[in-house]
Amino acid sequence: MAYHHGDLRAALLAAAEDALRTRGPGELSLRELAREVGVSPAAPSRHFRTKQALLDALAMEGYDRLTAVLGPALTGGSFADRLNALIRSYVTFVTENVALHELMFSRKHDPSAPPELIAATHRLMGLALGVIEDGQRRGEVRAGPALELAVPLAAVLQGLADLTSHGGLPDAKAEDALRETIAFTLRGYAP
Amino acid sequence: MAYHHGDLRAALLAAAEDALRTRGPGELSLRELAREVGVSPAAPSRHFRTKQALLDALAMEGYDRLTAVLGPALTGGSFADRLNALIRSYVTFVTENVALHELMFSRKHDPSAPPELIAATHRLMGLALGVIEDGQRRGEVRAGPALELAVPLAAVLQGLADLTSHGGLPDAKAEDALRETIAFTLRGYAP
DNA sequence: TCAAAATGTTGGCGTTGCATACATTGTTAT
DNA sequence: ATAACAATGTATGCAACGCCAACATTTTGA
Repeated sequence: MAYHHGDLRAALLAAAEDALRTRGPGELSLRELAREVGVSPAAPSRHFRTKQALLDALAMEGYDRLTAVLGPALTGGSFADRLNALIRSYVTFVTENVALHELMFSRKHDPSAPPELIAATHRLMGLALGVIEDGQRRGEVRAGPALELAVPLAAVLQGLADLTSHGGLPDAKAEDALRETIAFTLRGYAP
Repeated sequence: MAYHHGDLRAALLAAAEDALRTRGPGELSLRELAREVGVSPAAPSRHFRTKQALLDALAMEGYDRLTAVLGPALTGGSFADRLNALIRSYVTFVTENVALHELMFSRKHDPSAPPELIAATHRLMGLALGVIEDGQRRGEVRAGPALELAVPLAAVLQGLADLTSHGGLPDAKAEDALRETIAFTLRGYAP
């Protein structure tokens, strides 16, 4: 039995995300994670000074994965293509990572959140902004201040993700609702 | 000093909401609430069997207040008027009750949430649905299955509230973004 | 009036996050 | 090579928490 774990930090993050999926956030205990990983209760503190720090790191990982997923959706094609890909991949990510997504965005209400997290949300907003600006250059999106125009898109993304992940809609209807929402968004942005 | 408090339940809820405003949710402690109200640590358990039960009750109170605020927005006037009033009053409520709103909607991801809470969210969705259906009757909203059409509205509400309450936008820009989002929504629903 | 229900109190149990002090292993400079 | 040092993990303890069980005090109503 090695005294040193090898890569405790990664192991903790993995265990934490697993716990996040099965149980909710909030039911997540540092001591329990330590137990699962097979390490003493105080060991995690070497890598995460506080429980919140671990959650923040987990959220950052979530942002990285999200932007990675969203990246391909934003290259090439018409505005309609990009919008379609953006919305669909966003919704997919959220439904597949409900608790993680909730963690990422519940944290941003706290002014004491680490700057990296704030930056990550801004970067995400920047993605939406880029899609709008590109659409305007193509003449497929109405003119106007792009930053204001991007707000409804961000809102639709956030809200739609929330609605579908919640599962209030039966699965069959979900696709219809998704399609309708995309069409709705396109109408809103039409020149 | 009276042995019985008189209305502990209400006092606890009030203290809880206050604590929710100042500190976040999660930093909310039953024992501390009991202390603030001037009662023994185990007293709250007579009115809320568990901490979650108290939070749920608080969330229900939030739904009641929200629907009360939204009610006036939904009577009379054109579709544009109703939509405008609905979005604005929703955003106002959320910005004035950030933590409460977060509590209300974070809870709905949990399948073990009490039925009354689930019913409350459905009732809220029903409000949006009503606005759409009325708009259709007036010929001011495009034809189509109202339930699908209502999804983008609910999404915009949820997402916009999230964006503005987070405060990412400077206050001056917030009004512009709000106006733009309302116009965007009207275009999306235009026949 | 007096038994039962409602409401509070006391005390205790197990768990948690965190701080402190100590132990072991890796790394690096001499 | 080895001694100093940093990194990482352990042991222990503390205060607070949620919850439970047993007991006390009121209020209610038959």
